[in-house]
Amino acid sequence: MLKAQFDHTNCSDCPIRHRAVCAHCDADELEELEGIKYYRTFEAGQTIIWSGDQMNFVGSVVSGIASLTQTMEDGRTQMVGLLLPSDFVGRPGRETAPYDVLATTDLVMCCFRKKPFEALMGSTPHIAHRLLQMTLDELDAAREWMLVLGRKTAREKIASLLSIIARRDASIAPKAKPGPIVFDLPLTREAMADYLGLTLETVSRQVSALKKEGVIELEGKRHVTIPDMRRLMDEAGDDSDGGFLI
Amino acid sequence: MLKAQFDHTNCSDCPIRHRAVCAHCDADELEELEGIKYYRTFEAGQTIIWSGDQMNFVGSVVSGIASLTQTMEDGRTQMVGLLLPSDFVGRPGRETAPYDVLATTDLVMCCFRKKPFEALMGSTPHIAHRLLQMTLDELDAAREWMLVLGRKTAREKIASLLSIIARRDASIAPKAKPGPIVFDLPLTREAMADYLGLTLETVSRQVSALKKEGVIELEGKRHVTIPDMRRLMDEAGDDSDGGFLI
DNA sequence: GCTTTCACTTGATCTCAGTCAAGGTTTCGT
DNA sequence: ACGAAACCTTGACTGAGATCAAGTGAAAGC
Repeated sequence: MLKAQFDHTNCSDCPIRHRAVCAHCDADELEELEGIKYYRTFEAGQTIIWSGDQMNFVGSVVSGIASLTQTMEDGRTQMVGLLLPSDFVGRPGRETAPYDVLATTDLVMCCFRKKPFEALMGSTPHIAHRLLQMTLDELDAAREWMLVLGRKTAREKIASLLSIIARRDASIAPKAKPGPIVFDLPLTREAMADYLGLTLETVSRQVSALKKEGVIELEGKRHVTIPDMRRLMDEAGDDSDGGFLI
Repeated sequence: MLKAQFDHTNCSDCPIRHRAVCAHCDADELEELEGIKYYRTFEAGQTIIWSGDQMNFVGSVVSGIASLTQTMEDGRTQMVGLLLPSDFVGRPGRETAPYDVLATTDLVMCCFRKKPFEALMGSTPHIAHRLLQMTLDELDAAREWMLVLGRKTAREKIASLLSIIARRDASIAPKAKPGPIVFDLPLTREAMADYLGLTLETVSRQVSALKKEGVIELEGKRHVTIPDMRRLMDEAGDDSDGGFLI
């Protein structure tokens, strides 16, 4: 029984198995998957798919970071989602991609051909169920971000973004733990600006300000140390127990 | 066979039946539902549930409009969703509400007790499937709105909102049809401001400007006529074929 | 009928972030 | 090692939208 040998909570073979497919998997599912699964790699800056294009796969991020971006005719762009390892890409039941998907860093994705995946989803209820949970998480994250975009100041926006990346990257709970947190910013100033609805100049200025005031420490341009997570979260204006999800 | 008598595409009895439960319903499902379903009515301005509260139901809007709102400690608020008739409220698998839900107008909701609904969802795959589709639609709408909040000017924001309400209210396709569209604004200037990430004064000024320039016509403060939908959509900066969903 | 309240409008002023511009640093290719 | 190209920083100025303030009009309460 493959079922018994498989550690569902720590499946590193393929994130989608762990997060969407494998939650309570059966041996025959796993076998069925073998035929429809494949890996793709992308270089930083590469476009994975353009908005409006036919999208014949779903998948999830194995390593690296991808972004979902919307662009207006005049070139204004807004990042609408950040895909970190284990995040899911694609919509069962949709023909075309609703936004551009870009590799922000070098990226490995684990993909499934869409038709067979949908068939598998139809025959194995817990996959649809798991996808529903993941989509609800994404929806919460998107709505949390609407508050950031609509009501926060530039400084609060930067603090919010750093806060999210720090928590996600360091895999810590929403409640602030004491002690410094260290990580590398996976985004350029321009990508940060696109995510935050700011210009890159404003991002640069606010990062510098946070650094000067000791809220963050910078080594080079990307290596960040957060001496006091509590303080960063105060700067972000988050509720004390806000459950960010992204 | 109830199945045969039931018109799935035009079920006005209860939107959730139509949109989530009833898509391919069976007689026994319908019977099972009777025991867990109930209606609730709210007055305009009433709070349906506070963020963080226990939420022991899911449901959908029958008539009226509800809003999902997030508030910061200092009182800044951002509306993160607008629930029009047939929209779904609640998250299977979540204990507490992630935002405030408010009745914007007088409201009737059709609710289901959460536990039995989840059980029903577990035993009838197409419900989970239907909910997934609806949640993906909501996610698209939320991300579309992130572009509005992050990158559009005040004037474009107003035009975008009017455009959404007009399309949704008049149930027309994304492609602009010629001929005037008439509807009543279901939101106060303040609610519009909260949705758009603006102040109510700015909303008022921009509405006046659009009126003065003939993009919209106003009778009183709420009754809106859009003589040329194409022109409004241009003001909103939408792509020609943008598929707004909200 | 008169006040009160609520929703909205309009004006004057201020400010935060955008724009334009110049210069610095790091990385990469040759 | 050198030059080019990204990427980032900083400064000066501008402007869209916020803030503060006053006033209008319609509906609700007494």
